[in-house]
Amino acid sequence: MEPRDLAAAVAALHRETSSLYAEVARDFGLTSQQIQLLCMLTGRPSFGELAASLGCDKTNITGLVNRLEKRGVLAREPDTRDRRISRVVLTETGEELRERVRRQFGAAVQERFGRLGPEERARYAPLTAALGG
Amino acid sequence: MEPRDLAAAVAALHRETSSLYAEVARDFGLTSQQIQLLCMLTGRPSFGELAASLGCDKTNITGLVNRLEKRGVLAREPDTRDRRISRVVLTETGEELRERVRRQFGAAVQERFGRLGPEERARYAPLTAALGG
DNA sequence: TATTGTTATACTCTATAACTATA
DNA sequence: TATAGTTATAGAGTATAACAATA
Repeated sequence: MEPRDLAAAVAALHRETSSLYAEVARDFGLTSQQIQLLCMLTGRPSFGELAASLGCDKTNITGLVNRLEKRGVLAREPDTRDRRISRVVLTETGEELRERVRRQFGAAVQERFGRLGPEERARYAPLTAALGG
Repeated sequence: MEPRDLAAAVAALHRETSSLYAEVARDFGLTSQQIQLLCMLTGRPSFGELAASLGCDKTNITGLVNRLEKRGVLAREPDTRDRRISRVVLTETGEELRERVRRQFGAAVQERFGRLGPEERARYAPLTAALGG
């Protein structure tokens, strides 16, 4: 398996997916990063845990959470034991929004990747082989 | 095939790939967007074609190209027929840099996705099925 | 002393609208 | 009139360094 073919397939899929995120985010008046946070949020993560999950610096989380908090999508909750820690939770509004965002992103992904032609299938073959074989 | 499982697999892969881009870009003192442009650049695209390929607005290309041009990675060339059009070409420095970036990104992708355990393989199964089956 | 979240800073990315020079 | 690239603007994402509160 050629590393570059695999890399090219990964890169192509990444570009396509970025476009889907941008489209869906736009429909909800949010950014790609905001809906990614929204969709992957589970439990009551701390800011540091969130930064690790999203693969970015912790300092970004403050602003990201602030903007979503301002919209009533999520909220800060103090940790019960360690008073340095703030935990992030979805509000009810946030849960409903997440449900709609997930549904639309799911549909967009399904439409884009659900039924590929032979050409695209060949394009992604190195990736399919790596992930599945 | 559940749309959400597929979407979750796509989202997971997208997050992983974003991290790889960020790491590699960092090693070269560039941004993720810059190495993505660098790696997908082929031929002598106009600014508009570049914007379409990258899935962003044309106004972003000006700055993106300016910053890479300042580093000697690429250059503007006037179109021979239509004087409104500028075409983007790699310099020799740019070709060498692209070669190194591609090699490192290829290696990073290979290391990350080349040999997955059964757990991750299951995680990506919906994607493998969609892209390959 | 170490860690958590925050702030200040600087830069990049991003889209919209208005502009210019060409066509 | 229409199109290609640019500029101005505003907002968002990003990392580094320094900080206050807490452990």
